[in-house]
Amino acid sequence: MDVNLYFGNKIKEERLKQNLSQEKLALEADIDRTYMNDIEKGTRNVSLNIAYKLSKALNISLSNLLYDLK
Amino acid sequence: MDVNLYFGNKIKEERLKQNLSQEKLALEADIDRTYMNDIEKGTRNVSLNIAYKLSKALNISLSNLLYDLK
DNA sequence: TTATTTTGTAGACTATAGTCCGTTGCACTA
DNA sequence: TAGTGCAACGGACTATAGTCTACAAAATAA
Repeated sequence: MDVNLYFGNKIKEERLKQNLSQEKLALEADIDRTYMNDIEKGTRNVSLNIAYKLSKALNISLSNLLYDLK
Repeated sequence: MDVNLYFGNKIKEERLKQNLSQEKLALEADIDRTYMNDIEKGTRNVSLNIAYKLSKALNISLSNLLYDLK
């Protein structure tokens, strides 16, 4: 299982649930707007630090975001 | 909470539980031995991919490893 | 003690994470 | 149609992840 593809899909899913644009979420997490797009596509190998920032911005624990990763 | 410091401590804790040397675990996870040392110190911002490899090598889900991260 | 295994550290290097500029196309609304 | 908001993409750039070699310092065992 591709961890970055999994993570990108999960982030997108949760972002849409909360009716946020990529840009809004990127702002909240203090990361670049275009990088946010790449992350959701799963084409980038994000660091724990970035993953953590995104989990904070979404108010979901990182553990929870990764729960279905096998 | 520093995510990399947390992760480093957690990895070390689980590695010791399983009586593995840094080198053995690094070999299992297919990462560099000296990098393994840096990770445990928490001085490196590891990628999801590396974190995932380590979780596999330890037979613990990544979600589980990050469970206590707040 | 001596020998062996493990950890810590430094420095030089390559690959890639992450930023920042811009542009394009699509959907919706005035 | 014009106009606004959003997703997707490109390219150039800087910062840093991750490798590798080598050696020193502990630790454990003999």
